[in-house]
Amino acid sequence: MSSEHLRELYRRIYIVIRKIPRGSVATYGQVAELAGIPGGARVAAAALKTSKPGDRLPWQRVIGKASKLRGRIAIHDPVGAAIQRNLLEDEGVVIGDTGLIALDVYGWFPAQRGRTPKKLQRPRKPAR
DNA sequence: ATGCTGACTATGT
DNA sequence: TACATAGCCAGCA
Repeated sequence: MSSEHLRELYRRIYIVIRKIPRGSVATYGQVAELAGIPGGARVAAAALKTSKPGDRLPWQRVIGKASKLRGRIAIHDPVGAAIQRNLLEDEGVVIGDTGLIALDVYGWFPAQRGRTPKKLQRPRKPAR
């Protein structure tokens, strides 16, 4: 694996992440798959971990998968995790006491292309 | 080169 | 729901 190819992979991952709309979340595996790296969840995680502020990524919208229907903040560092949680809640993403996030409500479904079925519409936190 | 770690996940108990 | 385990693969010492 050449380092240039790797850089290209990361570039594609970043492009995918930047498409996640405000108030939605995507899992590492989902991001990797959309970037053309099936089974590359850890690659997506590495891409984020090694990313810099200058990359301008909505990194808080990428979370781990806890179960079929739920996601959770995967960052280990408690400080970083708290920051991510705050950023997400500011976008209107509800995170329960368990730390779990309902993917059927907040998950990103790129196939929808803008039009969200009424059943999946979610409230947006009003600007403060 | 090698081994360990990690912002992962699917599966089984 | 909570753990354990086994694949996974890039980063890093």
